[in-house]
Amino acid sequence: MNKVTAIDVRRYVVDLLMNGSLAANARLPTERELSEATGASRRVVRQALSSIEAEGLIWRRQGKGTFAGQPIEPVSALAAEINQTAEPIEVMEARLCIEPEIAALCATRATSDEVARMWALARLHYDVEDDEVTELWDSALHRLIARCARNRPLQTAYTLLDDTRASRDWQGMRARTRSERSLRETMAQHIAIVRAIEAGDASAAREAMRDHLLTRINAMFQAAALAGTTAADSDITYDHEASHV
Amino acid sequence: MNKVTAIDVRRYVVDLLMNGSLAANARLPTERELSEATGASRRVVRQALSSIEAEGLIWRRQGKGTFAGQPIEPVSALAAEINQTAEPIEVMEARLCIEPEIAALCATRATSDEVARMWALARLHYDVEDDEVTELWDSALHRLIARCARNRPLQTAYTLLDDTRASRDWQGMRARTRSERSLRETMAQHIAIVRAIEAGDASAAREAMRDHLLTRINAMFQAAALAGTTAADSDITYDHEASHV
DNA sequence: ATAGTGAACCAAAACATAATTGGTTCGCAA
DNA sequence: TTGCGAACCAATTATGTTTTGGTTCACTAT
Repeated sequence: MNKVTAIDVRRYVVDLLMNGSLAANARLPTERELSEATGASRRVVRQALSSIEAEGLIWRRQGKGTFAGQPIEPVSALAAEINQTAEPIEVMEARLCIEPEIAALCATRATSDEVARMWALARLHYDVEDDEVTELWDSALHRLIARCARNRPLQTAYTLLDDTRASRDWQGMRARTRSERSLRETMAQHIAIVRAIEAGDASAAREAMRDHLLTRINAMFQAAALAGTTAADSDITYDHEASHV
Repeated sequence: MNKVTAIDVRRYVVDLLMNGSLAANARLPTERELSEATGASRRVVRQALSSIEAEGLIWRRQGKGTFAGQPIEPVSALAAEINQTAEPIEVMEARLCIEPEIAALCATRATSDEVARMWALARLHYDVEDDEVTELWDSALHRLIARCARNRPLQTAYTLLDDTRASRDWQGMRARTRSERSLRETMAQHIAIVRAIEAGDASAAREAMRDHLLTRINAMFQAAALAGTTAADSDITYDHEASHV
């Protein structure tokens, strides 16, 4: 009688994963089911699952089950929930409220090392062919600035907003708002922001970030108007109470 | 036999609210209990509750109950996680970044009905003996303002911060920061905020909220210094870059 | 002795069911 | 017509049971 080893069970489970019959985040059979299906003892099954979990292919939770892929963190889960109900323009408005203050805090707290990293991100040439990559670097810079504000609640709040732009119809929106001119403008504004942060000028950093976001918002407005989504108000520009200045 | 009118029930419930005799989670008796306690029919009780709800003093939810103050968004799971790592002073700093902008948005979007509710909350006499009740009404007003900003991501972000003050060592902190003078000052500032919102003056609302939060933060600083937690810098006041103005 | 096995047990999560609570409707009576 | 009580509805909570991963332990084959 041949014993069923952990290697065998491992192959069995990995086959399940690779067959494509299991989507991401799908439930795998329970340990007891796997034990019966493969003929291995539950101990052996757990050994095999542990090794697969260590590789990052699955994750397990007591009382819940075993799942393919990686668990979702609560922050992104909440972000996904917001996605369903929040309009892109709402998210941008929220960023316009939070990010200038984040930049101001960042200006007073960023270390020279962190500023160097910001320069590296801001000075990247944006003439990349892929739009995704462009957005990636943009997002990275904003995240770095948020981290340097050294305020965890604020950073969490920003993460919430940043996650939302990675999904849904943001892609199409972005594609329409991108042009050679706007790319150069974005880069110039990024440089202005980092320069203010490097100088430790909170007020200038706040204003630079506001300018940057206002530019993006107006681009989105015009893109939305072009797409006819809200064709009625095509020449509207978002000023968000200029009384602020 | 004298009939019990809605006015009577109304007085009965408002007394409950002001007495500070309400439960920790600020849950009010059920409609059936109120009906039995006051001798009024359930219909009359509902009339009274509806009027109080319209003022913003309570909120009701089917299957859940009737509660004092204003409802909170259910993001408690994530908020609990933030609680573990966030320092009170960090949270206040974050509020100082977000809430003035929320107040500004609110000033441009609040309906007259909502403003009426704000007045009801702001004009409450804060000379209640119980500290919990005071904090309850304060929190309710801030939540109502956040809701009237009509920006769900921002509201979620605020809820994140607001939930934290219900736990941990906030209680002791609050108790030390409360005094007769500070209570009156808080009430005056609340009134100033609502007045600016009613006038639709975004800039004034923003500044009024900033003043209010700065007062609270400084009170916390001094309380912390008195408690000897950070005795070193006892006469520090938090100015958060006056360059903003 | 050592490693493996199966069973039992534990704790967390899900699931199912009953009870509670605000919201609504309807018959009845003053 | 108006108001009351009762019943009913729907959302939510409370409670108990089942499932599931995590753990322990006596026992056995090697």
